[in-house]
Amino acid sequence: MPARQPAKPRARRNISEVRPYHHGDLRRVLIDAALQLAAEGAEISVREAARRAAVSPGAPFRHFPNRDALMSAVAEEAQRRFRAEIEVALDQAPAADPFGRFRAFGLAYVRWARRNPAHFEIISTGRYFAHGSSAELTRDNAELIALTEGILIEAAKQGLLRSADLKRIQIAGRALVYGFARMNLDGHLPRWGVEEDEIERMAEGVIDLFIAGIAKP
Amino acid sequence: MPARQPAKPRARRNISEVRPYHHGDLRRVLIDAALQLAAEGAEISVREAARRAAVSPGAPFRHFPNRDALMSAVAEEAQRRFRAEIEVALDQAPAADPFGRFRAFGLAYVRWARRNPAHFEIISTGRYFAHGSSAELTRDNAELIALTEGILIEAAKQGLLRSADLKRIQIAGRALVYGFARMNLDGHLPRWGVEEDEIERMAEGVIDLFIAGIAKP
DNA sequence: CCATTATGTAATCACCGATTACATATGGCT
DNA sequence: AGCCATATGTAATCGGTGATTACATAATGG
Repeated sequence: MPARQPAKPRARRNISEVRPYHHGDLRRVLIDAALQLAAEGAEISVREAARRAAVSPGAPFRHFPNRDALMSAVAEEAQRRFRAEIEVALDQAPAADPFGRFRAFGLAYVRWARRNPAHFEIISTGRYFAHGSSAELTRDNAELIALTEGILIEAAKQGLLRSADLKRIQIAGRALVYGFARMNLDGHLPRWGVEEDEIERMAEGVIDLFIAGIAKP
Repeated sequence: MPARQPAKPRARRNISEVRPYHHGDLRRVLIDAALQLAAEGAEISVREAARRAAVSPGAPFRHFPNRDALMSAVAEEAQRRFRAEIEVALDQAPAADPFGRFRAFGLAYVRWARRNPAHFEIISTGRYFAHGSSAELTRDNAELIALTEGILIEAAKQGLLRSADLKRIQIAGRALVYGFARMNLDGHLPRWGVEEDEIERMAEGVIDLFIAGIAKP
């Protein structure tokens, strides 16, 4: 028999500050521990995350119903960081120069993936948690895609494109960038893929090649 | 007390047929079970493979030093099947038509990946076993890459290319095809990615767009 | 001031990869 | 013909993992 609260008379503290009970926002600490775990190349295990948070093995399950939920939260955080960096890069290219923006987008994309391989893997693969399990992740990703769409629309508006099939160009562009990023992580660039500079230059080359391919001659 | 069977004539059997001891080539049965497991979308576990082979949990370790070795063998088998199908497709395009060959290659690549997502994942990711742990896998993959290189060289020889930077074109082409194949598996084509036909048409469109982009006008 | 609820602990379970000691079948060797 | 080294499989066991449950305690708010 629940004594229903008539209201919240007490001024609730600032919402943005989640209140610590025992540990002090164990949820966040677990997510950070998991991200660090991934960054170190280790498997993410709930137990290890708990261990690093100096908490019992069962404690995390007070904050996440199961491992997948933790992974989803981890993916959301990684996606947040990823998007932030992409947007910074995009802001440095003028909106009136769609090819420049696409270039900036592709380079930032590849660079982040290369520098945060494990996190990129978690974000992009949908293999670490049930697909569509996180609405935030889905929305974030959709916005990122819409962003590339906007770039292409602007290019079309300016009459820069050889073809009018925007969807096709968009898919091709995403496939190119995504594929190049993944080739790095998946070890498909065995010989020369060691030098950071070489990767960067090749990324530029590949993106420029693509732009030249879709640009009106 | 088991009655010994005097059978087995002295002559050593055909070498190509591995000799069954107790089970009858448990090694192969385990690999097949693992492949099937993956195809069903389940995790590959040594125990489950053993279970399906109706053998004790420790038995597989007589044939593979550890789980990774089994995974490597599984990857080798999957790669064999993959390559076989690619080569069939390539054989149906005349060697004198490099663009047609690239198109056939890309389509066969994407189609196989889509139809055998788990196996493609195992092959291409290098996340399921130590990278470079299988010389055969490495060699096979290198040959596949050399194949695409040959196609481009032929195109250049015929003066079909706009740019002379073959390496750049090759990387871009591989990134495009690999990226598109992975986008399918990784759930990056949420809306329209359900219809097999639509995927196929989009694959053709993307590949043709790429070809048009690198072809001399 | 105290009941409710949020949070954490301890104990336990089933499953997994892996190792070890032991049992048995196989086929080469003499 | 027979023996035996070895290839193969089993049983028992270990530590690690995700997950559930019963229980303990801290914090909140009426």
